[in-house]
Amino acid sequence: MKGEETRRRIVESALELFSEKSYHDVSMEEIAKKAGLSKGGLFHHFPSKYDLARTVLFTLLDEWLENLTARLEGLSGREKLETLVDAAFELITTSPKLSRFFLELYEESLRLNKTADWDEFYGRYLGSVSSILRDAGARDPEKKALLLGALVDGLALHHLLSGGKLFEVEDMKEEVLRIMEG
Amino acid sequence: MKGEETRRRIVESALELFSEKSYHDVSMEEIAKKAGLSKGGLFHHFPSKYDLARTVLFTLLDEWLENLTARLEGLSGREKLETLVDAAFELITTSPKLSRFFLELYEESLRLNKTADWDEFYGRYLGSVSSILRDAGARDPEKKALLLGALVDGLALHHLLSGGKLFEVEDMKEEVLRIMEG
Amino acid sequence: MKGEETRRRIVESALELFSEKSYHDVSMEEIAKKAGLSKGGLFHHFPSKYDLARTVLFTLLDEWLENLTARLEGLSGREKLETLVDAAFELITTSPKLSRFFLELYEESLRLNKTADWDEFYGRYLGSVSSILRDAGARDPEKKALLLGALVDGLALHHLLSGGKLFEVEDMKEEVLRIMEG
Amino acid sequence: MKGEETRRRIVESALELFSEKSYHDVSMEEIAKKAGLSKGGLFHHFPSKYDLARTVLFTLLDEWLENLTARLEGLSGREKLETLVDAAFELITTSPKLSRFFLELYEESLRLNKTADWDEFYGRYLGSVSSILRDAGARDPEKKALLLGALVDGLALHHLLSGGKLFEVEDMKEEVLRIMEG
DNA sequence: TATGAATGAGTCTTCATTCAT
DNA sequence: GATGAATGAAGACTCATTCAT
Repeated sequence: MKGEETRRRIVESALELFSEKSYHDVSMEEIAKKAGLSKGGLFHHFPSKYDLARTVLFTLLDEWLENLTARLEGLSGREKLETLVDAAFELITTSPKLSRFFLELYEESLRLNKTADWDEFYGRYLGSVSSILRDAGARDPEKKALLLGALVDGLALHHLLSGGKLFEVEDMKEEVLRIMEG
Repeated sequence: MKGEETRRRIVESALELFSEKSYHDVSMEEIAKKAGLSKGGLFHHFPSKYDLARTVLFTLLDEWLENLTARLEGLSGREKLETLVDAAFELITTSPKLSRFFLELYEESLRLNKTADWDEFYGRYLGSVSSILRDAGARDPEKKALLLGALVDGLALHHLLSGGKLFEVEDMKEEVLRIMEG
Repeated sequence: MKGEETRRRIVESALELFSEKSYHDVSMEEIAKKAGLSKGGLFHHFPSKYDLARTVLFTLLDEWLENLTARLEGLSGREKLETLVDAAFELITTSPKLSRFFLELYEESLRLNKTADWDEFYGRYLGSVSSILRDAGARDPEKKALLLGALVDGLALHHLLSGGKLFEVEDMKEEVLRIMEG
Repeated sequence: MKGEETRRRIVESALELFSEKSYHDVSMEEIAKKAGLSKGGLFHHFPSKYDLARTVLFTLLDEWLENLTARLEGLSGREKLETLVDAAFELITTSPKLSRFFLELYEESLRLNKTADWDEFYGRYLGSVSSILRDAGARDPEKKALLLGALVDGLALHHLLSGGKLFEVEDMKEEVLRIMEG
């Protein structure tokens, strides 16, 4: 499986680059070079830049969801909720550049009329998260899951735009936790 | 003031274009043509595309804020809150393409390291909105104002990405109202 | 002869593709997929795209010539002439996209300095056609054969370029018949 | 009129290149360099390669038609006919690479579905040439004009493909003259 | 025979921006 | 204030072909 290995290397290299610079500031040439193959070879594995970026992002999100599930094992309802909110905020705060990448890919999928790409992930996310919220005894867990997603993305955005000066992450986390419990 | 008039025409034309197509899919050439002047002339009025787009967006946001203030005149606390949430959702739902434009400009300011551009507007927004929330008797009005901003942007984003299938706007509005009151 | 069978399948698939789209718009990848083998396998049977396309075309032309010969069996001189002209026009009118393919391959052989590829077919064509013309009592049958070839190609070209609006095929056929008889 | 001058220079340079090499072997980069401006500048004047090439070709054809008209001044019917056929053959024989360029552009317009581009020229050509033929007393001048066009293109093609070995130009010219008179 | 990963050279095109007039 | 010619840097993508397996 030479191909699988190369593919992995490409996705990794792309992720590194996308966490450093804007989507539009990363070229396929650059990714190819970093992954140690030719531009043509890169396109052999991914038919388009958007396609590659989408793979990168969804790989990340899937890992996040998996990781979250693992962390919840054996926790109480209340603890589950805290862990969920923690994990959501980690997504924002660990690498600010990465949330930018999220945003950029959102936009790119809008631009290319590929919003359908998100349906499947949304389904998975809502399934997992609303079940966590249900376990934690939250009212209207589906709506809460939606709210959490929107809040996290919105907060990430404003966090980025204000250079982190707009709010204290810990403060906000508490606030969000309160909303989720509500 | 011939210049003022031309400027206005440019901003208007740009707004129309930006509500139709993606930021990156609108060229300065196109804007110039629509505004009825040459590319050179356009750059005479706005030093860069980003600068023009920012003007467009902030003009819009300022109008929104002004309009909101006017609508609040003479209302009770509770009514003020409802009006605020209504107005926030109008921003999302009136023109979906426009929220895309917001998102794109957010991103562009990140790319160009111009995030400071938002400070002034944030200040004005937080001032106005938190005072509304305070009047309405909300606990922790500053934090609430932040949350509202994030929620609205996040919801707009997910609304766009799901093609409106993710949630019922009215449902969400109620939920948000509840949070603001909380 | 597994190989022969595969070869045939390739040529058939390529022909189908070349009658749908321009030579340059058909990729070896596409042909391979349609023929049900890999790109590498395709190149195993044909050393180059041009080589494959040439095979496709000459197969077609050979079939045409063979078919023509068969149709002439037992006809009078005058009938032979009519059949010849008919057959020539069939080549143009049956599939317009196909005459485009002719043209494209002509050009490609010029580009690759492979014009010698045509010598053999020309020889065969001129031999067959001029003998038909001679039987039909035409003056200067060799020159007539040349003229017929040129006319057919030229008419095919203009037919294509005008979308068939330039002339009535039947009208032209009569005119050409008159020339051949002249 | 700096622009007009540049445009002329571009068309000239492109013509030189297109008479040396195949359409696909000439790059816009190359044309720009030869014309002494940047690639961007080139695209400022011609929105696409095809567009430029079309301009080059039609400029040439228009000049040919104009030149022909001038040469016919004061000639007798028979002389007009001879001059017409001469001029047509000159188009083929003067620069073989040029007729290749014709062919290539024909093909490109087919590929890009731009065949309508030829309508106007066809109209002009048929008008001029059929009136010459009418003056010369030819039967069915419109059909003859069509035939002449097809013959010239077809002969050019075969001339190219055979490297000039297929026929003697002068011989063919006589033959064509005879057809036109017929 | 066949696979498919990899190459590498090449292409058109886009566009914000500058500047001489 | 305005024009439009010109720049230059970039960028995604294509594809015939080769080759190790």
